[in-house]
Amino acid sequence: MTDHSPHLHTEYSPLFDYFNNLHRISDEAKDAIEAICNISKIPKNKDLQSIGHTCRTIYFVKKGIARIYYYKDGTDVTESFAFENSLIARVESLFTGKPSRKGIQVLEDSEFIGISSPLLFDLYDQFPDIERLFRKIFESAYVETVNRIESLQFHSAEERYHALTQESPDFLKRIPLKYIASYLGITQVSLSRIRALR
Amino acid sequence: MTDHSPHLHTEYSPLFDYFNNLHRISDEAKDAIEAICNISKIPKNKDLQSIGHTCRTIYFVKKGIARIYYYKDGTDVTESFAFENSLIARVESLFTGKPSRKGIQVLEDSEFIGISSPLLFDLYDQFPDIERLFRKIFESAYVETVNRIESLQFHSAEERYHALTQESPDFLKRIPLKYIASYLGITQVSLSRIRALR
DNA sequence: ATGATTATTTAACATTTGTAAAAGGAATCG
DNA sequence: CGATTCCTTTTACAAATGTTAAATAATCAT
Repeated sequence: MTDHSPHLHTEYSPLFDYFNNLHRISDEAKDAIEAICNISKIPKNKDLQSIGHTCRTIYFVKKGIARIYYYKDGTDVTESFAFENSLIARVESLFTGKPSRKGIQVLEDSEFIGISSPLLFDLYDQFPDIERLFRKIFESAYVETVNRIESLQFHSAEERYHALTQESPDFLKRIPLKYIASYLGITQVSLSRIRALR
Repeated sequence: MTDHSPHLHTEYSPLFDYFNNLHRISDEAKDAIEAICNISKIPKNKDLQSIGHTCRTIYFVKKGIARIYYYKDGTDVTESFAFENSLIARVESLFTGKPSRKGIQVLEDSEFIGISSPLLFDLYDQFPDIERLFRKIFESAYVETVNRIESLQFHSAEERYHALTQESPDFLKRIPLKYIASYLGITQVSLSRIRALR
């Protein structure tokens, strides 16, 4: 059981475990990805990425929770959450190169693996399997987003809340209700009312 | 000005023009795609794809308009529209292989170029440029979808309506209001009220 | 053209959600 | 521990949207 491969048993292994479930890539490809990664540790409530900058990093959540947020008429709106073992990025900026009106904030003391997106996109030419891996990653994310639209477009706030609590009870345990409310597209007061029903 | 390339000046040329703007592919790749395409002409109000089947075709709208729709508690809901020179597919089924609860209906006498998605995905191995082209296509579609969530999540119905009419006046000219209403996430009556404001 | 069908608007009322302010709880920090 | 701050709930009222039904308007088929 020799360990000649630098990417095994390192601080990056949760990321490669995650990748392996989606598309197998060669050890050379893993090394190439590892070379464009780095670790960020962010304390609770701080920003991992601030509003106004162009998204040039795709983050893997090793530990903790993050949310993408923005301001709409002065009020804080949560676009999405990311828990452990998932990726988070401000896609609309990542793929357009435009500055993002959104930021990424951390809700617990958290640890991320950051992947430089310009360097990653460069790797696509050299490693077709890396391109394929990330194609699949974003295709899945796209599908989630389409399903989310369906939820926002024609389910009541109450239905959305109950769907959320059933699908992932972690939401309620680890995320303040004020953030859940805007994620559901309603106010905090409205959410309290829904919760009071039973 | 010889025309030795079979994909030029054919009924498929609008599709390849569309592709060219996103990512150049070789003539061989074009030929390979052409081999898995076919034309569908569908009369107004008919279904191009019916509810309940798995999505195995990506359509390019050559002429006309189509919409993706489904039923929520018996009422018809429009998820999205596609005009000329754009692609339409039930993504959540295309990428998961699961049957779709959604259908595609045609709103004018329309003409489509259908691309077989299983055959297309097979081409990805042989033609990395085809994989790259469609990666870019779906990345753009993903970005649109993320922006749509922002719109549904925290803009009022009135804001959404005015944004729609300004961005694409074609909507009002060519699409019945009853379909626009559910696309905006509101009822027809509500939309009439908004329109009556001025 | 004419009648039938379909689409859109209007009206009245019910329900949901928003807003603002206050009160109660929970967490945090010195 | 105590004080402060932040989070959540509650209250009362306003605004937006839904529901049902009826009235117009537009379109379609013969």
